Amino acid sequence: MDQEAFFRKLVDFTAAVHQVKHELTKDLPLGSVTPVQYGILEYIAVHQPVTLSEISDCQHMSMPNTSRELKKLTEKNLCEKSIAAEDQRKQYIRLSPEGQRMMDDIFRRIHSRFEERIRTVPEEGLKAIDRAMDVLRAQLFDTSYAKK
Amino acid sequence: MDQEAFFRKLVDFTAAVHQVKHELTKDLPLGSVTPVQYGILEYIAVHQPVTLSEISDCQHMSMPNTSRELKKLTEKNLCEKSIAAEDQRKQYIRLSPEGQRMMDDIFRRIHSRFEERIRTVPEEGLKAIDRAMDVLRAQLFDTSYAKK
DNA sequence: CTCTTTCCTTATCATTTGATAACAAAAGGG
DNA sequence: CCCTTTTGTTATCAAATGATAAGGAAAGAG
Repeated sequence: MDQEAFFRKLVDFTAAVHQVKHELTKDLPLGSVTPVQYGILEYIAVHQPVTLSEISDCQHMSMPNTSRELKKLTEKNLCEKSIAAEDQRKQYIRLSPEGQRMMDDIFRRIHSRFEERIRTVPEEGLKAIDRAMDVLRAQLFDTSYAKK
Repeated sequence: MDQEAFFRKLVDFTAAVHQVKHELTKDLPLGSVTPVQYGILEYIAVHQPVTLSEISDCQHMSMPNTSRELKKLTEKNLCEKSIAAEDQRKQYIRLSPEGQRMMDDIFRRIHSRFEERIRTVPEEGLKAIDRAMDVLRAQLFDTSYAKK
């Protein structure tokens, strides 16, 4: 297999994924939530409860900046902090009821755009996509790779 | 097929792609080039020659901001503008020799990290990955979809 | 030859974001 | 009981980014 072409294909592929993700998530009703803050909310929504350090690691932001943005989100009543019982330094962060409603709504919108996108794909094709994602997750986009 | 689970899987998948892309592209020698500027350079590198409007569309930035950032890149001697012969309003934008060297170097680094990543994958697996990318490109991440 | 549209520019402003220093409190290890 | 590490905070600053107004010059349409 031609290494060069294969690499090029990967570059194209990731660009396409990024592009489609953008189409699925643009113009969402974010209110006063900034892009970085939305990224945090999405991360919390999927992984809650999370700690501040986890957000910091996974969103690639420094602790001070993470703390600041999270404070803003808390002030907007979109998420809540609670001190961990077993380690008083840690905080478990979750969406507030309001934050949960917001993210539920947003995910519904994204989901609906996604369905629009795959509407014409037959059941057979969906299965193929499913398998393809499995293959790539296992071989190429294994995020447990080289976790230092 | 369970719609809900399928959608969730897509969300996970795009997050993983994003994560791996980050790992492959972090800590590159960008010098004085900002993230947004790097995005532009990468786009030019892959698609050159391009016009300002194309960059604006594909990088999702306004024309004024694109113009500003491109001016900075030109001042850094990383890209060049030349007026199109057939339409004097348009500019064809390319990497300068220096910009080309920079991007070649960067792509080499990314490529090398990528090879490190797939080092242990057998030929058979690479072919499977290749096919999987084809499937997803065709069915799911078809960027020609709904071009307004 | 006008009028409109396309493509691009310059200027300006507020906001967001990233980086750093300095600090504090809990946990863990000897 | 120290000492170090982990976890998080506050404050501050500069830079990057996004948004908008205003304009100019070429192309295209009538």
